[in-house]
Amino acid sequence: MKKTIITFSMISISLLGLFQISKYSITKGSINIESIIAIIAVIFLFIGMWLNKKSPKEKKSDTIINTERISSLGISEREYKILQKISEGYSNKEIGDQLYVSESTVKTHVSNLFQKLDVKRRTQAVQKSKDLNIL
Amino acid sequence: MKKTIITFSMISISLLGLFQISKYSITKGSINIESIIAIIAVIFLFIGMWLNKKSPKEKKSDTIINTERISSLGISEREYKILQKISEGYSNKEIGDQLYVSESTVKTHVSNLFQKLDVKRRTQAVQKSKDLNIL
DNA sequence: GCTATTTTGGTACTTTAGTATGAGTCATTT
DNA sequence: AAATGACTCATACTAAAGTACCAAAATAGC
Repeated sequence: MKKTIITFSMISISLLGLFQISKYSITKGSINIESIIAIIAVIFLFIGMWLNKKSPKEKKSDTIINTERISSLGISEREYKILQKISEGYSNKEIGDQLYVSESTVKTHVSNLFQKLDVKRRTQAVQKSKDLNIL
Repeated sequence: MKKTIITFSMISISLLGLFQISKYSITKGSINIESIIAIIAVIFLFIGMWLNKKSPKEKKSDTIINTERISSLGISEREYKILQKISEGYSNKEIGDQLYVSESTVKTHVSNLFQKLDVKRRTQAVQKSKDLNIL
């Protein structure tokens, strides 16, 4: 918030300053209009780049989840939900409690999930899923 | 590469176009200089933002491993090595084979590691380690 | 309605994982 | 030389994890 205000204040001041410079320069005839435009263009080009460099700091995970690959592997919604919970470090019992199902059900899902992912352990499942961009 | 060439071509053409427009407008006296500067500023502000949005797609892994945090948690070299293997999805037996130690040794390291990381499961260890930027 | 898939759950079993405890080796530090 | 810390290994045990096989609801699709 504060940064945004400062940024726009700076831009406004810069603009006003440029107005004055351009006016004086043109009336004096010392600098031609093309130079002024070029300078402004370059300045604001860099301001734009600078602005966008700051902004995407908040969100980092720009890895898009590959929904197609999930379905192509035949992974169902429930199985995927459990995969997420596994990656968060929960045990089968904990997952069952969170999803209001028994541990047996979770185990069944996990077992089916591993077959579809072609893995043997949950740590492997997490690693492979992240490689496949489905997590 | 192609994109860069296209981008700069577009910018050059835009600039030339703006030169012409500004010239005609000023000679005709229909538009004042302030408006032109403002328009150019806005246009190049967005060009700059657009340019920088495209660029950082190449590099992905900007997560620097926090070596200080590893030592501050008291995690030894061997324990860290095993942590890496865990995150790669290997079992204790497999890790032992890869590091030429017995499964017992791996278990001991894993147990000590979990205490230092304050976790109960290996999936939790991986998740927490990535949160702490030590993996 | 009927079929196919998903989701659910159970039992029984094998395999890993993880804890606790003790102990020996080796290199470094005091 | 003695203490320290890291690495090693073993035994014994408990607790999860994972497999196999089966079966009944629930849901989606035709």
